[in-house]
Amino acid sequence: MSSPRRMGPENSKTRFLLLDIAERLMLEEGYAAVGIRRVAREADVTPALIHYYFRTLDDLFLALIRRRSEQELEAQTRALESGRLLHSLWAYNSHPRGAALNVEFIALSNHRKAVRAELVSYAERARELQREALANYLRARGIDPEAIPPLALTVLISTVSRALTMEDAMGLTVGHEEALALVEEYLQKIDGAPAPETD
Amino acid sequence: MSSPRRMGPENSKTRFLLLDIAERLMLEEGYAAVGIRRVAREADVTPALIHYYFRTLDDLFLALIRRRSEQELEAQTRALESGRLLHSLWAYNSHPRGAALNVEFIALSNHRKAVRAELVSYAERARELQREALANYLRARGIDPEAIPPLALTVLISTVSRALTMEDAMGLTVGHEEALALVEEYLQKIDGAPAPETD
DNA sequence: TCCTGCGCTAAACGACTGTTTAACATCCGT
DNA sequence: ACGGATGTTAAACAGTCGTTTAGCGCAGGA
Repeated sequence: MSSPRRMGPENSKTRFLLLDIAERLMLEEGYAAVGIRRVAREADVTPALIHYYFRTLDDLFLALIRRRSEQELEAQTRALESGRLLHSLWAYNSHPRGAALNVEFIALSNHRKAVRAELVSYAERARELQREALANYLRARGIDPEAIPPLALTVLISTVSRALTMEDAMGLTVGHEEALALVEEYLQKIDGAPAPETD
Repeated sequence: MSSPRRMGPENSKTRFLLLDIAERLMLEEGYAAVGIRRVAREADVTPALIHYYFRTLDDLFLALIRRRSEQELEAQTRALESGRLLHSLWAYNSHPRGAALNVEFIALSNHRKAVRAELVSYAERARELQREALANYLRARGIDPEAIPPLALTVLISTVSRALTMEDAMGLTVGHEEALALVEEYLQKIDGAPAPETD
């Protein structure tokens, strides 16, 4: 009967390579640089091969987001085990690579609704994990969750750290020093003093 | 001698129309949708006419950013006259249109360096104006500018409000309520209680 | 009336895009 | 050694794109 189009397996080495290239292009030249033919050229491969692994360009983007999301959720889980949780969350959301990719994905999601749905779903999962960890963390320190709701902290820490990272990346740093000082002061009120140097 | 290519004037009605269309496209479909031919089609006009007003596609983008920047600086100047400055700044940066365009421009600036320079220059001017207004505002209220540096406030307010607006636009609202409450509490500490209803 | 300049277009150049269809080469299990 | 699956390609279809060159039609001033 209908042989519904042959497709490469999800765990293929080549498939990974293609995703790596797509991610690199997205970072270096923006999402508009990511296309079937461009990725193919960069991988020294034919456009048709891209379609062998990803039915369509949208599928490529979705696969890219999914891979990224899982990597990030895993890394975040590690970050949530830190003894100074707020600082750890701040640092985690300040990785330039992640912040830059986020901007691209958001812009991309403006006209690819499948992408948007995937992005939101990931963000919601991440936020829930952070909420849970923060709730435990605050409780253990005897802080009233009514005065400082974990979800609010999650949102504020991630948005501010990501925004600053992004601005840094584009060479806009006015006021960062002052903002960082204010934030640090606040984080320390909850996390306590920094751990002593271990040299 | 060399007649260096005829060009339309900067104050032309048509030119404005073209910029309007480009801006609309950017909002609705992302920056990748903005192109010579697409704008021309949308304006029911020939591609050549776009080149008559904008030497190149990059020039179109630059003109778009400049117009936007000037509009925003003007609107911001009005916002800075408010009696409750922090709330006013928060509201000003929460306009969906501005926030969405910002994301697009930032993504665009990833591979158009002229765009990036223009963006940063605008942001720096805006930040300086806010710094000045905030410094006066805080001084008038007897608040120590060492404890709460105006620049830090500028950065935090604009990044958080923009981020929340952007998340709203894409349907991600987890934790917004809680974050807003926390922010509002903080803003009120400085701005004072909200003005009584005038009905 | 003629002329100049302005707003705009027609037509083409060369290059790029996503996608499909058919088929080639190679390796594996039988 | 043969048959089938796997990874990959060649070639084409039907679009899109930015840009340039030459020239049209019509206004206002001389």
